[in-house]
Amino acid sequence: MTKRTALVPAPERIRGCCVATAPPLPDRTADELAAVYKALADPTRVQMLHMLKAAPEPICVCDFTAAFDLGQPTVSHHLGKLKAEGFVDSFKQGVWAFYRLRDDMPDAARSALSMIP
Amino acid sequence: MTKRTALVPAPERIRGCCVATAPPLPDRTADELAAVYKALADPTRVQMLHMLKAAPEPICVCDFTAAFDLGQPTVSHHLGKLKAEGFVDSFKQGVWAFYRLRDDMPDAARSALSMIP
DNA sequence: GGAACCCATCGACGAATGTCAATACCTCAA
DNA sequence: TTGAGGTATTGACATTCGTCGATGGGTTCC
Repeated sequence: MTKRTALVPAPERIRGCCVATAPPLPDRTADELAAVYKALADPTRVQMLHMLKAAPEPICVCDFTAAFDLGQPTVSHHLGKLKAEGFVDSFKQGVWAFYRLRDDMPDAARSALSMIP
Repeated sequence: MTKRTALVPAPERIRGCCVATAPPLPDRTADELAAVYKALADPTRVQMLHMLKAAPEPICVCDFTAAFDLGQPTVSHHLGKLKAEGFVDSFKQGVWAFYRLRDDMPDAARSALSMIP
């Protein structure tokens, strides 16, 4: 398979393929982008971010557990993933743990978040 | 657990939790958003869309197989996922199959795609 | 101190995902 | 018609993921 320069439109390329393609993204870039997307690839986490976007103040874990009909460990698991990807941070106040959107969110995370109503 | 209206800032909420949260997204909306993100939650598919964004013409499957050090069935599998989520469409020309970005891409897909260099 | 409560972590399990080998399908050329 | 080549599909397998029950660490209240 030899490479060809992409000078002719597709319809003319009857007998060949293997056009020259763009240089790939660095592996690290593609992996990081995919990781950000993966953090949002679950309806529960989409809902969590939706709640956080609308909330005027940090949200308690107990509110998430009340909202999602899921076990408390599962809720904690999802929040942990959002935190690991830089979407949220958390703090404790007495017995309660509160989560909020990070204001120094990574660019990729901020862009992805903007798609959620 | 009784709900409280969110009138006081977080620091004052020493003894309570359970703030009123935003109404959840419709399940269908959250599922669809998550599905779009899921389609991008793989480095190979991120690279594929990067190639397609840079390409001036449709890209042949054989170009993808050459670019990715993956088996041909695996490449076909990834392209199928991108197609199922509305990112790309394809056409055949003789023996070859070409893929291109859909110009009538769903809004969510278009937004997500804009994050890829 | 002790009980009650919230939350994070751990271990386990079923489901989904990425990958490959094998195969089927389709088109073109001889 | 037959063979060759590109692509899609199938089946299998290892890995990852979402979920839960059980447990442990902390904090508050009695």
